[in-house]
Amino acid sequence: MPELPEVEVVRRGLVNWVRGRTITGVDVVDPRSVRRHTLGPEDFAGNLEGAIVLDVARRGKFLWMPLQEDGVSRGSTGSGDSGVPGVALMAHLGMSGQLLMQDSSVPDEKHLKVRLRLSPEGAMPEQLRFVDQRIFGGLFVTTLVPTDDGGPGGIAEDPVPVIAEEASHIARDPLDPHFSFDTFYRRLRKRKTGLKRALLDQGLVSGIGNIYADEALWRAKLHFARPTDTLRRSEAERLLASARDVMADALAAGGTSFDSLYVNVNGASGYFERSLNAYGREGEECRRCAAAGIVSIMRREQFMNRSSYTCPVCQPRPRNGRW
DNA sequence: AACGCGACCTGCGAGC
DNA sequence: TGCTCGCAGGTCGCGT
Repeated sequence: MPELPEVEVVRRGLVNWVRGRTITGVDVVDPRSVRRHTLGPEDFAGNLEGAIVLDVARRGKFLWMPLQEDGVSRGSTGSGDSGVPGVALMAHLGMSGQLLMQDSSVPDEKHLKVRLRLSPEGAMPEQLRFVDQRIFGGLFVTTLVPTDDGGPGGIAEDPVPVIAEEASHIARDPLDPHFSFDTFYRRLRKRKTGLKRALLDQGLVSGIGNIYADEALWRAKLHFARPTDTLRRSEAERLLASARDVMADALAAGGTSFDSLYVNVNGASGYFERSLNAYGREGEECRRCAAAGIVSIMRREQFMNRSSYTCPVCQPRPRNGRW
């Protein structure tokens, strides 16, 4: 469910609660949530117990916490005194994952999957809980590998030149100061596919999911099926600026949520839903057309086995590769 | 190499 | 009331 703004809201919330704290205990309540940890739940827990959380980093929709294990100086720099690669606790929220800071006194959530106990206790919540209804997300321990382009990026300050291995194939996101439009546009033009499929390809540009893809296309007045190899540079610039604007606005509003499924680390929902212009607006008037005195009804169509929302007037379907 | 589809999961509301 | 169907914010691996 969460896209870049929602994941970044979680990262920012998390970092103040976990940085510098020690993981003293791990409960894997449902092993399916650590299935990407191939050595199993016991190995997962064994890698975390005793480790100190150094930071919370993000690339696209992937989050990870570099760790200092057993007093060995390794983690955020990628190689410590021992020369051993750094390790990190990786998290992906999938469609329904939540990372919640909770006191021990709070009853277990219905879909609680993994519990981490943190010290020191006292003023701060004692537990970091991973809650996930659909189990598309998960946690696993991975290694940090060098990158040649300035580290995880995201909107995190002070990037370090390492990245969690499973996030190394993920491109930078449009809000990342190191994002390269030229690289994006060159790769986009080589694709033989529809524009929305390209926007959702995390290896081309990251952080954009089904909601913000539709919002960015609407703002840029482009259709989701527009062939990528016909896109003019000015159109691609308009599209990227739209994606950047809509995600920055959503981030400032605390993210988008339709229900309690998406919440920040304190369990609160964001307020961006009311600002959506395309997603979920089937049967309603296009706001831009209405402002121009035109009545146009937003439509919903299937594309890539998911819903896409467009205005039939200002986002016409391409014909013969053009529009 | 890159595209496109199915698989991975649970829960909710609509319709019968 | 209870069943089935369609739908939901994502990613990965496989066949082509």
